[in-house]
Amino acid sequence: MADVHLPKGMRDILPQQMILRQRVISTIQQVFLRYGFAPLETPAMERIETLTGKYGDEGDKLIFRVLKRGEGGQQGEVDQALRYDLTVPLARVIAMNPQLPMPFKRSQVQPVWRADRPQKGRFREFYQCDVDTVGAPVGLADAECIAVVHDCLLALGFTDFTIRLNHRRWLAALALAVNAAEREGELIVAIDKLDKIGRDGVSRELLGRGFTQGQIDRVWELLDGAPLAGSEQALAELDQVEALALAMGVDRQRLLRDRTLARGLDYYTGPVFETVLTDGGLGSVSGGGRYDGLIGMFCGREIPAVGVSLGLERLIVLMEERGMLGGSSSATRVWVTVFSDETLPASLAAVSAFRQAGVPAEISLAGGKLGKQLKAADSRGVPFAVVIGPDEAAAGTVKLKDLRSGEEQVLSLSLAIDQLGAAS
RNA sequence: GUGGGUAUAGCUCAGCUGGUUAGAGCGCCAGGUUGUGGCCCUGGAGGUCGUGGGUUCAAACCCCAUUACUCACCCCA
Repeated sequence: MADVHLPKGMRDILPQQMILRQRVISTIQQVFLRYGFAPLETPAMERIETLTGKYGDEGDKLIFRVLKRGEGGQQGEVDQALRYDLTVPLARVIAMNPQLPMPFKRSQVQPVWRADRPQKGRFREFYQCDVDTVGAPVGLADAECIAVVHDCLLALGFTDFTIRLNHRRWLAALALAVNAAEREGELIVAIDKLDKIGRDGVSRELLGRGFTQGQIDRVWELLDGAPLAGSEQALAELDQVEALALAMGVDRQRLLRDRTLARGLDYYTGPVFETVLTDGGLGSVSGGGRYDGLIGMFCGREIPAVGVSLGLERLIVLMEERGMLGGSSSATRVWVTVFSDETLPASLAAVSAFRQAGVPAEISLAGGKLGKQLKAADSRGVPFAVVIGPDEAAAGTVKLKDLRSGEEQVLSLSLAIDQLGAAS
């Protein structure tokens, strides 16, 4: 093998896989459009100061930095970085385009980069499918984020998933109530692991981090439902968002209030949500929340916003494992063989006619024996082949072969076009 | 950032306590079948055993280093 390598955590996506991938993206984008989230794209790179300080310490460390072009390479100076998510670039766009009508809804399906250690379902370059609503207060817009994720997963064929819902200010109140307001982050990180390491595990971790047994006991009381001072408004907002999401058609079974859901990113200020497959085991496939303070960091004017992101890579890994990516792995419907120089014009006429009729068609470029040509079509996943030998050319017909069943029929070109246009 | 695992043909891997020409399946090419793929049969091409050092009469195998990939932790989509 030639001594060439891909950068760590990055992959080529070959055509056969790309076909399936585009179907998934297209399904998601159709749902986005049904909700009125119009597409937006932003550059792969942002200026470094646009990204830093938005995600928290852990996040900042994972920002993929880019050496300053042309100079400073030796010293490792950076002034740009690959985007870490799609939310911060959106906030920048909003700040730079004050003329946009509010509320502003947009979708964005683009890769993001994180300088993480790769593992299963985790890559350094991966696509997020993001929707955000800017300029709308807590309520309908948050519920729409939940509903759109719900509908995307259903459209892709997932049924067993749970959208967990919590509120950042409830967690802040929790931290305050146990006299750990300045250690909210640590507290949150620990209790977020509840479903993974259990109560004992969380207690042990909190002890290890220097929390007292008294604080820990109080945390459990509050998580178990004891009244929490200062959390009334947050809870009312969650009630409202939950009710609206249900009214929008979200299945009650799939929406779960969870006081331990935290979300890692610093910029969240209100309701936060995350989706896990109940039979999954790949971490979350979607995450989001309200970030009322982020845009203000760019333009000085506080503009409320809420958004959610689907992790395309993880969805595809899971769909592959579960055989949910059906259908042909080729976009080409019919493979036109070339029998000989004499019949080449007839084959060319056929392939052109298919293409003009909107039927994706390829002509055998490499030639060779008929069997080899059929094999070429089959191995590419093309469902049909057309053979035009001397007999068919003389009669003005084509032989259409279903490569899956092996059935053949001789018919006119226009009938063949009708058949392929209609058949699925 | 922390801890494991792996690296041998295009792909997936086997290769015993070191032993002489390094194997299999799949794929590829050719033929069996000059108008038919998948199944079957026959033959063929294809490997500096990741890289660099060391030990040894002898290294794919042992030791050291290095690089790459990968899995898990942290965190995340």
